[in-house]
Amino acid sequence: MDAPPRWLDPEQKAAWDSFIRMQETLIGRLSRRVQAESGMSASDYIVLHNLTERGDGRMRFLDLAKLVEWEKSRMSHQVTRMAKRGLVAREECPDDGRGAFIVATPAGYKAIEEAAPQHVEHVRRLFIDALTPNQLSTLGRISKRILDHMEKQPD
Amino acid sequence: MDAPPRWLDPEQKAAWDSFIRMQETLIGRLSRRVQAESGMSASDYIVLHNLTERGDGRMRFLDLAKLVEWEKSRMSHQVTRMAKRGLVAREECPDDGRGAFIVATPAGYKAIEEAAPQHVEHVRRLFIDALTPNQLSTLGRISKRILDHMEKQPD
DNA sequence: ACGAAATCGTTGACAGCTCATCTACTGGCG
DNA sequence: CGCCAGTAGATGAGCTGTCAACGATTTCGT
Repeated sequence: MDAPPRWLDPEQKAAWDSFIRMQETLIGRLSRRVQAESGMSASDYIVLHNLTERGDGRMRFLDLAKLVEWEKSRMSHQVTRMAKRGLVAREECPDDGRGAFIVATPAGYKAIEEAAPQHVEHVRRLFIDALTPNQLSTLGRISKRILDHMEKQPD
Repeated sequence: MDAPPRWLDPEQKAAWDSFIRMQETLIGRLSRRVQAESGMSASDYIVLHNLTERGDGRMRFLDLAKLVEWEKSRMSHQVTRMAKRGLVAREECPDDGRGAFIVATPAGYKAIEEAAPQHVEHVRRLFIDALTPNQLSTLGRISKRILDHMEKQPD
């Protein structure tokens, strides 16, 4: 045990560093934009987007949490804050006494409908437009591949 | 003005979604690992890594902040927390009365030296090993390209 | 040399995330 | 029925990140 660390070779390290910096810069800029332009946090945006995109803006708490792949505690805090700001509301679930529905309020719909087009523009401007269609689809395939690989890995 | 939103077409959206999910899952797992195995937060790791990698574990505050591309306020809070835990120390700068040096303590060195090999293993396991060398270098090139593109874009 | 502007870094308030713990309800099994 | 395991979700403490404002020093123009 305690084998010598297998450091990354220079090409691997270069690729990793570029990826990390790119991803951090991109996400950082996008979330600051959403925040500045809509007054919503990036998390608010994600929740409303997923809640309203398909369906009727109404979802079981844990279904929503699974959809966006968040821990339930994170979602619970998030919903509390958003409820405080009037973007969503909690509703009791008749079928299951423990359960709760999360519902987008009219203000929530308004917020996401105003924010979404701007957000798409920024995604285009910073990300999509940087690449040829081919590169974009390559990046998509590679991402999917990493994702599939991670699913097979512990933790 | 108020042109109709130009939504992403299905291939674009698929690529974007995969990328986002991949990146979130990957970063999330890596930082939980660092946290669990070394007791350091991902931010602690980044700071110590960059502070000790080249040079003598001693850097001007803003140089360090620029190196890791953080806002100075974030760095300041981070350094305060790390100093409290004994990982780094602040030192006055003789040349510039406003300035400060950040120095890695022996405990800081110990922490990063223990954590780094484990971290590399996780990067390999979750990321590098998912791809062929070709795919990895392609991802590196694409990342770099996005990065360069963003630098030319406002904010 | 002197005042204005720029630079270096800190601080406080507040929103967000994680982890552990807790309550309430359901559902299964004897 | 009655107990017990599992599920749904909330909560509190503590750490992290952001934004705006601030104090201290240096630099630059005149």
